[in-house]
Amino acid sequence: MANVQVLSKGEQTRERLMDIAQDAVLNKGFAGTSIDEIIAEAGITKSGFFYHFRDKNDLAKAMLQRYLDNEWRVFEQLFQQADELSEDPLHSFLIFLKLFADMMGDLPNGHPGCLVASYVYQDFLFSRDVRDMTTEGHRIWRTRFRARLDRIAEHYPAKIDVNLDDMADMLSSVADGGIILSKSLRDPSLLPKQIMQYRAYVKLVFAGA
Amino acid sequence: MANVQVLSKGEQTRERLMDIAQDAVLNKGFAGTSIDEIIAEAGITKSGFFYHFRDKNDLAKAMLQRYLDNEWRVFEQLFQQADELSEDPLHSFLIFLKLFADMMGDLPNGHPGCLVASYVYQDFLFSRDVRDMTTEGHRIWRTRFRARLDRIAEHYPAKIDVNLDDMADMLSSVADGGIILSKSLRDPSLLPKQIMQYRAYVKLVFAGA
DNA sequence: TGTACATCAGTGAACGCGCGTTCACTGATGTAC
DNA sequence: TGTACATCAGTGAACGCGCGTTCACTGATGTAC
Repeated sequence: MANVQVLSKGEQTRERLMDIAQDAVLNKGFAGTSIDEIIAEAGITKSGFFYHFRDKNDLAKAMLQRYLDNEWRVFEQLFQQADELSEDPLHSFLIFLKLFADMMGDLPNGHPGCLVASYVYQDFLFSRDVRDMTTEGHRIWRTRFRARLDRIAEHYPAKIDVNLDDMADMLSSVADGGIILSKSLRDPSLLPKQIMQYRAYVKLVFAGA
Repeated sequence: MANVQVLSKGEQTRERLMDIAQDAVLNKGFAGTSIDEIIAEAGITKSGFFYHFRDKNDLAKAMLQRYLDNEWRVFEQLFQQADELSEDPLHSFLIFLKLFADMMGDLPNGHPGCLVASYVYQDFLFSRDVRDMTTEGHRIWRTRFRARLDRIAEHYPAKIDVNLDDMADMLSSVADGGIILSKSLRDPSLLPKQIMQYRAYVKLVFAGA
């Protein structure tokens, strides 16, 4: 509930164009996705497309911004949900990871792909500001997860010597890698399983066996 | 030593075309890489390119096969090196992971990218047999790593309940994710650090803190 | 309530360039006798 | 050792289609008075 935005006709079309484009980009790459096919599926003309986006790079930028905003919202919501279930920082983070894994496992056709990862593998196609956005996205996630790990480490001294930035990064790592694994082996369950491996690691480090 | 193959003139050109193409594909995607730019850098004509490859998809296939073969050779060599340093299955695997991390850290400009991961994010561009090759690649790595984990588990009962397939997959995961992280944040040291996180996890599971 | 004007959300036609692919041909090198 | 032929590793020119982008225009909706 909430979050049901009222969109004008133009905004609806714009969102729809990005939905179609994102799906295509995640399966064929950005250069492999033509404006022609996007508008064919959306049912408008090419000039209609250019009414919404200055050029193709502008579409790339808008899609990425939307993707990053959305990811942020999802994580915030899961963190909040976890915090409501436990006040202990470690337990809350473990709950968060379980919720995250479940959510990834519940996607009907498996995870469609991470737009950031996709962009990183073709970043020379984009203007500087778009490339900087993928960098910034990863930096934000590191900071966000690291803050959680710091709070945990205050109450549960780590059993081994470990760099918390690396540990924070590992969640991005395992998620990106898990998505690739799931897509490649066509098994949607692999992504949540990878997240649960990360969860097991966190638990071993702070709580032991 | 060894491995210095004698290549005919044609084979040399073919290898050079694939070198140039691979570098371009990892930065711009497959559809974003034109035959024109490859031959411009290689210094031959377009018909020369089609003497070596039936069509563009054939180039994609040859590149991927070469990449998979090469990865296999590298892992075999590292496993062999590790086995020479320790007979114990756990210690040998931990040594292998350290060697692997060091190797990834020693790449002069950081890891250029995993061709398999790149293909997975644009697999609709390729024919069925190429897509199957990425699937098979991941399956082979899982089997290879899983065999090592099985041998470890015989001597060192795991401290927690863990699925060894998932744990085997996690190395691919963390490597693919680490490469993306390194590329995105322009920090070549992140990839080896992620591999070392995985190593810490394996150690905790089988040897404890 | 009616009229004038502005903005929104597009249409339609045309552009030139770059793309992957084909085809007929060629000089250099290798092999058979 | 010389000649005939085959294979290797390409060249050069042309192809048609699809691509991203531009430009002048338009009907529907919103706003001011």
